[in-house]
Amino acid sequence: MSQQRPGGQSGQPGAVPALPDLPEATVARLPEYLRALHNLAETGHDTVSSEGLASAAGVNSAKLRKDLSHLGSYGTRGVGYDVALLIEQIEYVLGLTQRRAVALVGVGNLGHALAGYAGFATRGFRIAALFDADPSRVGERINGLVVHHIDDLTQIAAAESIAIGVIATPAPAAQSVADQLVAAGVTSILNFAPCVLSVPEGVDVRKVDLAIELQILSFHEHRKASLTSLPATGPAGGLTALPGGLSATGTEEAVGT
Amino acid sequence: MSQQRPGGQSGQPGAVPALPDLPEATVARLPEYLRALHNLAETGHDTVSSEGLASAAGVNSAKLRKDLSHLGSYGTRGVGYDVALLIEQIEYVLGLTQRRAVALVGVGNLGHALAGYAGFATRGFRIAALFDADPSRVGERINGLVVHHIDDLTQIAAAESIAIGVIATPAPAAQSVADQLVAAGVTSILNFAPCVLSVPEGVDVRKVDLAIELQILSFHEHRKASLTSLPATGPAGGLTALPGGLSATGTEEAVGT
DNA sequence: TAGATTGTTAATCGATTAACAATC
DNA sequence: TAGATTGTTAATCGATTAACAATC
Repeated sequence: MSQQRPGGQSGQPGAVPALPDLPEATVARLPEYLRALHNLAETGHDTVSSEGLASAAGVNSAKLRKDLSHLGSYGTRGVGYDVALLIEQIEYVLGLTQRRAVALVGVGNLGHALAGYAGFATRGFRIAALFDADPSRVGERINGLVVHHIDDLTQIAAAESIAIGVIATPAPAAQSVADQLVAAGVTSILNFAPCVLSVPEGVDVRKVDLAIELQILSFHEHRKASLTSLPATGPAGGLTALPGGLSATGTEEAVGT
Repeated sequence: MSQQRPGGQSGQPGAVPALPDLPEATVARLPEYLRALHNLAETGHDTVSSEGLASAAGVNSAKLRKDLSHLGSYGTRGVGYDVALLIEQIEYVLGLTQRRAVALVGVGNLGHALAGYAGFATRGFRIAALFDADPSRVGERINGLVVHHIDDLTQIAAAESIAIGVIATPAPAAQSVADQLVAAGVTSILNFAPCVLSVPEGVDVRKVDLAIELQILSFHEHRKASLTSLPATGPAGGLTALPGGLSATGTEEAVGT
């Protein structure tokens, strides 16, 4: 294992290993595998089978092997995967060999919590700057960082080599913040504001909407209830409710990603 | 419009309108349409075309029409959709005609912020109870709610008719909390802890992992960089960098949902 | 060699999309 | 009627899955 650079299957001498063009669904699962692998490494596992890693990551083993095969994988038939090597590979593909600098805009309720979220630091990121539009918050110190005014974004983003912008403002402010991030050269945005952002081509936006997650769960609650309580709402008797309230939902556990 | 119950296409007299069995991808987009519709209603629009609603929700119009057709939709050819009616329909399908009670477990950094998140209240939910395992936090008052000890969950969940549990604990505590939620009869869980939960059939789990979102963006940053800066890392000249750093990424804007 | 497990194939499934007939 | 726009069809695309040959 050691320093060996993953992805070097290409025969071209001196060529930079091109990043494989992974399916989006695979990209979304690689971080999950990475987290599971770190857990395994910490508990003293040097090697893991596709079955073992899949169950630690909550997927089936066929999917896991298919995903890893896109990396040009380095498993050993009859043995499994080398945990440390696979961590290296996935971190390389995800671009986590460098710690990426994150700018967080909006230090209200949610932004405040994100500024203090330890999980960012332990998983490859550095919150490098905080911003807010409210002058009364500028200068405030959160978790060792000073809150800057949003108008200083361009200057500070350049100085700190910001790679990713996180928007935690109210919805009405979000588009303007996105525009400012883009103008400052940021090409990846994580948006917590409940609104659609319009950005130029080449800029990636991911969205996290907490209420939407609850609404999706609400649908499934509603559906489960409509399956078990139909007779109760109808005029008279009929089907017996299923024992224990268990059911035949299309996608029971671990819906979505 | 008015009180008319949506979903009544079934000819069976006296039958409760069965919930349509929607594709998961459609379910995940309905809340987005709902948010856009509320915006339209607030800005005085009575009617909207599939084109108009689609662009407000950030999808294409074919997808929107297909999604709405699963509801047995009520658009008018040549005119569009009645905004108020469509809001009613989607809220009905998502089970938002009743305000659902949410229990939040873990009032640390993130949990504290979630307890105060106004977006839950405005979009169909009521945070009904807070829990923590740390005795020193029990009794604390957050946003008008007292923090209870996790051991009181079963009793309080029943009293408050908790429909959804939100886990905002550290990862090592999450599985045990999930078990307690399930034991208390909760069948929908939103998990913010970075770990896989195992739950019985019939229980729905959705996961929000903030670091994973950043890692997915990191992959795209890495890929964009590998496209434009290949010549710089190679031995000598070669291809010219694309002007403006724009590129041919597979999925540029608004990746994922 | 025998047993274990990967990487790949091919079949299946679900989601997306463009095009257009139906119809307001 | 003419113009607009839905709801549906059918083609395409991407993701999932089981099975198994390759191979350690």
